Order: sequence, then structure tokens, then C-alpha cells
Amino acid sequence: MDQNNDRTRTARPSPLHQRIRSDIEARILSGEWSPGYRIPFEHQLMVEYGCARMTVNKALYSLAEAGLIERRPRAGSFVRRPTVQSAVLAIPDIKAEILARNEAYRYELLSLRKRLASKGDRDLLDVPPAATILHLRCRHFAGPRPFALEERRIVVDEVPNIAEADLRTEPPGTWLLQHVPWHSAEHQISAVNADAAVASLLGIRIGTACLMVDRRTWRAGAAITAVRTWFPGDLQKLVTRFAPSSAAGAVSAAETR
Amino acid sequence: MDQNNDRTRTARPSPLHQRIRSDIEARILSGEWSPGYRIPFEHQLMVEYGCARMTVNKALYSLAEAGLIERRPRAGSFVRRPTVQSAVLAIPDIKAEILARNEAYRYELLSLRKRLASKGDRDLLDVPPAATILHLRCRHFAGPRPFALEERRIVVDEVPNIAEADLRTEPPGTWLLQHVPWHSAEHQISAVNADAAVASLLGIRIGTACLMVDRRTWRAGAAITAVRTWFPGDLQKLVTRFAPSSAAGAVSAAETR
DNA sequence: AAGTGGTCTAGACCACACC
DNA sequence: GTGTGGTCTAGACCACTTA
Repeated sequence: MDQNNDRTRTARPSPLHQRIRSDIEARILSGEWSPGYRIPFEHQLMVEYGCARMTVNKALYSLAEAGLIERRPRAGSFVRRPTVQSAVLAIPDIKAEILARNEAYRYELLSLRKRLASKGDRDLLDVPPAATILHLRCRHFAGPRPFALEERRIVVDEVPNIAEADLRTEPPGTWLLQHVPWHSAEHQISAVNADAAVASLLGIRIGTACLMVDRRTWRAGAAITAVRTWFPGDLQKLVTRFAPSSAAGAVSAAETR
Repeated sequence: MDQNNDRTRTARPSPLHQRIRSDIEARILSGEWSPGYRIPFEHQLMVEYGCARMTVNKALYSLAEAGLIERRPRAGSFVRRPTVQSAVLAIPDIKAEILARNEAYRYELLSLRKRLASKGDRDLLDVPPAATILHLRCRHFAGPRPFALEERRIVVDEVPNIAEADLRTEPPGTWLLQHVPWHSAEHQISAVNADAAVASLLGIRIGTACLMVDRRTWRAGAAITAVRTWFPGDLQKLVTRFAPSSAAGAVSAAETR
């Protein structure tokens, strides 16, 4: 009835299900078990490790979630072909990002107006014509230099208390992050040449390559905001380190060169 | 002793742990439970749903993995503040990507040579001076137009059978994906202006903004390959749709404009 | 028909933060 | 001390694929 055959006796190792997971992962990463290989059945592993099936199950479930194996209900579990195509990227909150670098952060509101949704707004945000949109542009500075230019639309009807935010001093993204509960988001990342307006506001030459990040955010199916951000190409890089071991929680960071 | 209080009687609903998860997720997404809120204890939920604690545990564990809640061992489970900062991005295998668009794919090897690792190679790939590097450049076409330019280094010692690959006809990335078991990777995404060489090879004007993707790949701790790819900025966008509900498995795709 | 993974149960012991 | 989540057990029934 004592369930910890090992853990009560030995030092203080990681949980058994994690050890099982790591063991299998190591064999997959090393290539010992290559794609298509059928890993031992739950029943076999449970004998091998002297544990209950649910413990093995937890390990395999986790490997499946990470994309390392594929579980086929009546056939077994198989090593998947690698798909390095996906990576968890950090899309930074600019203010936090700059502060994290120990640079002085400054924010500047360039323009702000409230109006009815235009055709473009409706396409972008899928809101009714009667919706009210807050449209603004602002800049973020790292030290003395413009770090990013931001153009944002906010669906006022979805976030009525935006009126309480002082957007002349507080970045809209930061305010929204603090005050809007939860959301899903879509990102698009592309490279563009700075036009005259963007170049002038970012203090770079016309034509300089910029990383442009478009993000749309929803809460419970309703669009809340759409934002387009330009970063001078030489200032910002999106970085990700991706290890299958932690696919879900892969940590990433933005860096400067 | 009949464990499926609902499932044996009713139609064929989703597993109970998923329903529990969805119920809680809905309340978080809608804002009913806002960040910091302490959700019911496992014990309460298990009474509410009339199930065992492990079933509730599975639901909460999954929510925690997705980043929606935070579990504090002796305090309870709390709704987390949103962190839209991270997103699962698709870094496409170019050949697959082009074919998926129903465009004709063509590959062209520009240069190929084998040599000892240079200082730059060693910094990039962390290999000993004696390592042999395969250094190549190639182009990928979508229909008649150059779609991407690729510069790649391969650590021959780690992938000796690369010799069997006919790199004049087969893209190295595709070959590696097929033949190298499993790996971790690091990506860096940035925007650069095309220099004369890049512009000429991509058939664009000098200075055109390009999306530049750097990837390094390891297997079992040893670097295998490093690749730098340029995409004309107007041809390629990296897209991701991210819902907290499926953080781990978020689907994403690359798109053209 | 055998055997797989998917799901679930009704308990258990543990460490430890908080009360 | 109480009560939390973390972990684990030793079973169970199920649908269904594969052999």
C-alpha cells in the first residue's frame, strides 16, 4: 500500500512521471528511437518502472502534447517526424521589454481621436458600422532613440472603461494588458521599407527595413483591438529558443544586436 | 463501481476533464473570473462535478500548462494575468510551404563547398576547429519568381550521411528534416535591407526590405546546421493565431499577401 | 479476438504555506 | 494543525483498430 517504492527511500528525485518522460525524450532526441518507431506500450513501461499505468500515461500524454510522439488509440505510441516549423515567439510588451534592458523608457502619444468605425475598421475588427473606434498613434523610446512606432485601434464598445485611461501618459497596450481580462490573439510579422512618415517618426532613413508586427486581439469572440507596430530592423529581433522538451512553455526573448 | 456516471447514459460528450476545463476557461475568457481570482479548490470541483479528484486535477493541470491559471501548491489555483507576448509561429519548410500554395516549386543550388570550420563557424555552431563544414547557398522558386534565398552550414561530422544527399536537386532543409532524427532549434527573425547580392539573387531592388530568418539546430546538444534565409518582405508573412485554449497546439501558417 | 490507449475511480501519502 | 496541490496506486470499463 506504500505507493512510493522509490521516493520514500531514495533522495528527492523528480517525480517519476517526469523521469519516465525524460528517459523517453532522451532516446528520441538522440536518434536511438527514430521517427516512426513504436515506443513500448504503457503496459510494458509500467512493468519496467514498477509503477501504475496512470503514471506512465501522464508521461506519454505529456510527450504527445509536446509533439514528440503520436498516440494512436489502438495501435500504440510512435515517434513523430520533427516539425521544427513551429516556434514559440515572444511578442514583447514594449514597455516591459525596454525596461528589462535597463534602458529608460519613454512614451509619447502622437495623435488620438474617437470616431465611428470606417470600412477598414470593420474589415479589420469585424465590428458593426455603429461601433466607436479609438484610433491612436504613439511612439516608444528606449533612452533617447525612438524604439517603435505604434498605430492602434480600440473598439470602445468592448472596453468602455478605456475612458478612464490617460493615454497621454500610459501606453495603450500596457493599459489593456492590465485591464482586459483574457483574450486570444493573432499575429502577423513582416518586413517593410519605412515610408516617409514612418522614417521620420522613427528617426531612420526612408527605406530602412522595419519589422512590422500586426496583432489583433479578441475576448470571448469579440475584437478588442488591432495594433500595428514598426521596429527599426536593426534595433529589434524576435528570438526563440525551442526545445521539444518544453514545447508548451518554451521561453523566448527579444534581443538587440 | 460504474465509473461513467454520465458517459454510459448520455450521448457521447467530450471527456469530463475536458468539460471541466472548458467550463473554467470560459469563465476566465469572459472576464467573470479575472486575474488573481482564486478558482475553486480541487475538492470543491470534484464535489460539483461528482467525480474523482484526479479528473479535476487533469483539467486544472491542463489549464496551468496553457498558462491560463497558476497553481500555487499550498494556496490554491489563481487566474493569471494575460501574457499575449508569446505566440506559436510557423517557420515554414519552404518546399512544403510553396507546394501547399499550389505553386510550382523549383530549387536551385548556387554554390557548395566543404571546408574546415572557420572562426565564424565555430562561434555560430560551437564546433571544434577540426570540424568539417558544408557551406552552401541555394534559391527556392515559387513559380517563376525567386521566393527565398538560403545560406546554410552543415556540420558534416554530425551528419556524415549527408554525402548521400544529392544537394543539386534536393533542398538541404528537406533532406535534413527527413534524415536527422530530432532536434531543438533557435530562431531569430529580423528585417534587413537587401544588399546587392541578395537583391540580385531574389530579383528585387537593392534595399528592399526582407524578412531574415536565422535558425540553428541541435541534436542531443550538438549543433547540426545553421541556416539564414531571406524572404522578400512583400512575399512572406509569418502568421500565428493564438488562443489560450490551445496554447500548446496553436496552429499557425505562413501566408502570402 | 486480442490488445491498445482513453478515461475514470476511490482511495493514499507527502511537504509545506498559511492559519 | 489544517488543508492545499503534487504525486501515485491498483484496479476498472470502454471503443475500436489491428492482426
